Amino acid sequence: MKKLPLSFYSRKNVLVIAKDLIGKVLIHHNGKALTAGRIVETEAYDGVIDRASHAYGGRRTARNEIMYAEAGTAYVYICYGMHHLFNVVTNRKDIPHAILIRALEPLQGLDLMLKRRKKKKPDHLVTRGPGSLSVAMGITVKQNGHSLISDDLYIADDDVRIPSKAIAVSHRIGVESSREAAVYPYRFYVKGNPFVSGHPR
DNA sequence: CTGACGATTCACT
DNA sequence: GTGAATCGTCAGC
Repeated sequence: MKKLPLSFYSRKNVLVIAKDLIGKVLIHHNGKALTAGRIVETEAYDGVIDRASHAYGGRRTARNEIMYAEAGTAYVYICYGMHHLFNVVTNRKDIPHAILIRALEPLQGLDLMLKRRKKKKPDHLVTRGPGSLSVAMGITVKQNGHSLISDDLYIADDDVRIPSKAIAVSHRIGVESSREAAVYPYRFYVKGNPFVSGHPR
C-alpha cells in the first residue's frame, strides 16, 4: 500500500486524476479503528469554467474556500442539510479543482461501516453514493481542510489495476440545473460494479 | 434578516 | 417513480 503523493493530486487535468482515482483505496484511521474501501465512482469538478462547480466563475465563499487550497486537501461539505460529501482538491493552490468520491467497495472494517450505517447485514448500499460512503467511512465536515498526505486519512495504491476499458464515463449525477455542464462527461465508474450509484451501472 | 435551494437518501406506492 | 426529511449557505434586500 503506497500512499498517493502530492504529485498525484497536483496535476493540472482534473479529468485524468478523477479517472486515475478509480481503483485506488480510501483509508480512514479514526484513532481506534480503520476503515478502507476501493474507489469505484468519481466525478470531476473543473473549477471556474465548470457551471456545476461550487467555484464556477471564480466564486469564493466560506463554504468553498478549501477548494482553493493546495492539492491533496479534503473538501467536505454538507448537502441537503444532512449529507456530508467528500471531495479531493487537485491542481495548485488557488486553482479550485475538486473530485467528488461517489462510491466505494468496502475492503476493511466492514463491521464498523455497518455499525455507522445502522445496518445489520452487508449489502451494496453500505458505501453506494457520496452521502452513504461518508457515513460508512466516518467522514464528516470535521475533515474539511484535512491533508490527504496524512497518516489518518489518505488514498493509497495497492497495485490493483482497473483496465481502462473497464472504466465507463457518463454525465454527472444531480447537476441537471447546471445548463451546458449537465452533460459534460465528467463521471467515471467501474462498469458493472454493484457499489456504483446512479445510472447506468 | 430572510427565503430559496441543494454534487442525496430512504421509505413507500 | 414519487415525495419527505432537514439545515447550512448565500444572494438579495
